[in-house]
Amino acid sequence: MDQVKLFNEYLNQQGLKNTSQRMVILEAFLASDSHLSTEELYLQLRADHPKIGYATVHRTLKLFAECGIAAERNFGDGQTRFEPVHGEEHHDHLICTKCGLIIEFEEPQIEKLQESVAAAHHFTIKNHRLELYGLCAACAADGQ
Amino acid sequence: MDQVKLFNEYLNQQGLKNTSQRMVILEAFLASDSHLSTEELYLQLRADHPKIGYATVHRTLKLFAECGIAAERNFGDGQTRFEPVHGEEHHDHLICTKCGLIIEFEEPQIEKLQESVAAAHHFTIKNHRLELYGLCAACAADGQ
DNA sequence: AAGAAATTGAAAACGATTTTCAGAAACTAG
DNA sequence: CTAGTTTCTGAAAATCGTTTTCAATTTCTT
Repeated sequence: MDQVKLFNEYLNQQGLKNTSQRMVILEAFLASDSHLSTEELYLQLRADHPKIGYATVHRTLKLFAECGIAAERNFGDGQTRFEPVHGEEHHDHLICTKCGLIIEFEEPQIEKLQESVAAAHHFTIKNHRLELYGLCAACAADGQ
Repeated sequence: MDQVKLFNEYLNQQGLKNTSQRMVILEAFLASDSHLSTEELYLQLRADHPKIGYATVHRTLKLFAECGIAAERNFGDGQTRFEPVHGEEHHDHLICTKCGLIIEFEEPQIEKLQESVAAAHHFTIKNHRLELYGLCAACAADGQ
């Protein structure tokens, strides 16, 4: 896992310490389905590591976001979600409002158009979010 | 104001009552700059209507959203914002992360591409959000 | 192995939002 | 137009997710 190395480097760089909790949380985070909330990861971890507290999970996820191995997302359900960042590629999301399914996609043409919109308004884009909400194939088929 | 009529119809339809507070809040909401949070609208109203409580403002904004004359927005600053919905046209936002400036834009080509992405994943889009975060011209010019 | 510094977990604090509740106002119906 | 029913209001309290506090513990020097 390259992410583990990255995280350890970040810890050193910042004068932070490498603790067993942080390693456990990092591994669980990388291994898990993405788009986890603090709550979800905390509950998942509790099975094997009942001693790890909610605050530690939360602080560690924030650390991941800080050092760039996680991205914070907010899909409007009132919870902040975190997903592992693997490479450089940006992606956006399709979200099923019925079953909660989240699909990631990339569409370079949309990114290009965003740049031209920004340019027209003399804006410099630092980042963006694009989320498409609706029904996935299964839910659309299923009554409604 | 057509919005006023719409709102009154909605109230009747739902067996809700038309109160003076609701009318005052609706007028202030429609007249104001858009993208107001509950807090902001509440403070603004307090000047002329010191008796109107925060809870009432909040409940009324939710009502607006319910009946379609307002849209809820969340730009990641931890506050829910509401903007008047005037017609059918959808728009997206450019947000300056330095000064908070919000610019609205429309880009039909992006919408089209979204549809094709959704189709590729057998998704039915109900709505979407696209937000471009960065620096406006003034803030970009201004040091950083 | 000892000391300085950072981390942990539990609980408390926080900020935004939502709910509660008793009194007030709005809409029936008579 | 008045009584009765229902909804609404405002203040305060409750809630929810998130963040901070603090004493005890652990990590990482040296």
